[in-house]
Amino acid sequence: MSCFNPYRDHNHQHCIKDALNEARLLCRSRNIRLTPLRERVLELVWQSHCPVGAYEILAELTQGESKPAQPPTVYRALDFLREQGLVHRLSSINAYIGCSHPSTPHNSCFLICTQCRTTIEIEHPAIEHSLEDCASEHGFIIADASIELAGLCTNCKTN
Amino acid sequence: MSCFNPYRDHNHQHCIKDALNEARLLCRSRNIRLTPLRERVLELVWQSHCPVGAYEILAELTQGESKPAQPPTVYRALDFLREQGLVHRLSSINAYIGCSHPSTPHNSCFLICTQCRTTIEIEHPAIEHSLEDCASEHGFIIADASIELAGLCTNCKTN
DNA sequence: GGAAAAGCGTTATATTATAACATTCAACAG
DNA sequence: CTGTTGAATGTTATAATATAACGCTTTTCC
Repeated sequence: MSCFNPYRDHNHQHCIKDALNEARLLCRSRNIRLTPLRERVLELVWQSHCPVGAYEILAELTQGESKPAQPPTVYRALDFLREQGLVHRLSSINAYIGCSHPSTPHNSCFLICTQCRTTIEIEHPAIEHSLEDCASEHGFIIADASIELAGLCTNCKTN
Repeated sequence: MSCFNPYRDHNHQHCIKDALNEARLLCRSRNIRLTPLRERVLELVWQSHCPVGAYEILAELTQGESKPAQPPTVYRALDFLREQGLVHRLSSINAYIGCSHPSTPHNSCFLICTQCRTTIEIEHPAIEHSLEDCASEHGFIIADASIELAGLCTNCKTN
């Protein structure tokens, strides 16, 4: 999944297609409903490797419709997708991004470029390890980790 | 600073006093102004080891005043305190907490108890290390890290 | 003492998110 | 195949968080 390194030139249509396919399989296997609306929102989230805001999604949903969609429409779809691990919320920027490996649970680390906004999701054992160590040293049980690194991606730092 | 482990019984007045003292020294040494308002906001942030929302601070600021304070008053003070490293923003819960070691720059990790809300700030070399490794593997330059772990603290997990 | 900058007050508004209730749709039992 | 039930969505309103913009006051510093 997440066919290519998003920093490199790639056919993003593949990413979208793969993400949607995996989502369909996953929901089918879990016996839950990936409705057209939810699928559409997931597709919009996957339009790029940049995080999108809920209201951006809302605007795109509304495109060409007679009646504008309302916030709960988007937030409910996002809630569903997040519960299923198909989408992550980046709390440091109030935005959402498609999960690049939704079938396995994980505490990912996000590298968010402040210039081009491209964001990659990384599972790095050493990070998970050090976080676990840190928590257990303090008798703390991690339920949910938010690890977001803002900075310059490899392309932007040289340009 | 941060006199005691906040999980343990402690005289929190010491924490507040120490935090304010260190802030005064630090601002004096940097030749910047810790005005009464800013100091008051810092004091309110330090009322406990739990993060506080901007509007909670606003409400407390307003206590006993004839005219209520307005949001920019609080946000400006918080912006100042954050720039000086005296306060951190926890983006996962939209709240603010006093920094427990403001004189050295750092990428801290926060352990946020979802039950009692007690939050501790940790500098853990292994975490910083693993994050740096992860970033450099991807040619990424970290400018700002947000590492927030939600879960159960050592007291709450047994109660 | 006076100019410039920093700090703060004030009003208005932007942005993000949720509550609550009505309606429609899908699943499934009988 | 139909009635019932719960899930999904539509709709209206509002909550919660944060910032823009402008003007007055205070501090700094020449």
